[in-house]
Amino acid sequence: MPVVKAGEHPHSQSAPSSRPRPAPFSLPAQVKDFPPASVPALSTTEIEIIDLFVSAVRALGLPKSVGEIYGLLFASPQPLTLDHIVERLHISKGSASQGLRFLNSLGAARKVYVAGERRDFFQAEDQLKRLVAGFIRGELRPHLESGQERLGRLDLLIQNETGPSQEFYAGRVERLRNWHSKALRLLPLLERFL
Amino acid sequence: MPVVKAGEHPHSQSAPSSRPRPAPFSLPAQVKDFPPASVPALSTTEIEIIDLFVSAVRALGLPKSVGEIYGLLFASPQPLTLDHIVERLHISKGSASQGLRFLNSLGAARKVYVAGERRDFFQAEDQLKRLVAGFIRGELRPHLESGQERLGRLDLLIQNETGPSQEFYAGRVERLRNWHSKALRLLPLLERFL
DNA sequence: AATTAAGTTCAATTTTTCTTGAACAAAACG
DNA sequence: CGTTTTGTTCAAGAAAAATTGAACTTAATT
Repeated sequence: MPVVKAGEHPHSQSAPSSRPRPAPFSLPAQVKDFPPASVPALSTTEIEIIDLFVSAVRALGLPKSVGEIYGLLFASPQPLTLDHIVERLHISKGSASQGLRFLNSLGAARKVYVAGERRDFFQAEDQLKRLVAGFIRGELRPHLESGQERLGRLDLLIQNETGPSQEFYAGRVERLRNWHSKALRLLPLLERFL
Repeated sequence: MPVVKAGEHPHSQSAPSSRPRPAPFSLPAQVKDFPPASVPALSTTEIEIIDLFVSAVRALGLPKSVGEIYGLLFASPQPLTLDHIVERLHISKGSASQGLRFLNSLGAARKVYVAGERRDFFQAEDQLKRLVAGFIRGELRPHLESGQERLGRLDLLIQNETGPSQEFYAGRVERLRNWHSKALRLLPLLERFL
């Protein structure tokens, strides 16, 4: 029964390679980023939190990496840098960058200023309410609004229909329009309630 | 910016092959299903309606074929059979069968009895309200409910946390639980309103 | 009871979406 | 300035999801 994705997205957990820095040739290198940048592995609690957001995010049709990143941020008292995220999650810089940008655009992650630090630090917006608002504005509303144009186009097409089919379609479109406008009016309420 | 699927799902419209029945060897075959079962092509209006539902359905993370099928049914005054759907939509019997079963499970399509007919006939539930209810029951609620277990598991994990991190996590989880219960209470309202 | 019609199932394939990684741009550093 | 650090972009590869089609089940028909 492949039609419906039936829940469950176990956080992949496939970490076979331990990625021990490309090949530290120059031994006398500054000890700068030692002890090794191999950040601690995710704790069970972190994994559980991340997993929760991964599955939430998947249910919304967003990529897993977005859930992982948000989850890690949500589970962290301190703001994190991109590299930190890359290392702890074992995802690529590319994914992290895109994911952060997306989360930022929803207002789910924010850059916070850290004095005397060059890198960007991110922290999760923990007011879930705001998160929902961002999702509605960024994802839901645009979809619903494109429906408006569609309905307009449909009206035109129906003009050209002849005989009883015109009547039939007119009824159908009216139902659609009714529902559509109700849905649009719902959004602001949703934002306030959740 | 590949993170978000930015709307628009033009109904594929790729119909290069005209599928002229495999190879009618036995000429004297009963003329039974002639004029050819090559059902009329989709009208512009039908295409527009189908397209509307395809994009709606995609926004909900369901497969395109489900939208196509529902769209065709919604645009049809008469109930349709599986073969009819297969032929007009140029999708496989397999897809049609699965799609119909799914739509049926949501209450979005219903079998209607047609006297003296062997085949199953389907028609669209045109009360969008009911459709929403089906979606909530079949897709939304299960997801939210699985969240309950997750939160329980999280609580346990947090017991084992030590020091200030325990406090931190406790706060986070409380936020989650608050939001989660609000969302759950919202569902019945949604069903009634939409 | 044999034949055919209707519908289902599921492994294989196709299509779509996500992730990676290496090349690039921007900006701080010395 | 040239170098290094930080972050972005995007084509290519990997992974996930949807679709197909052929084998199969069920049930109606002759």
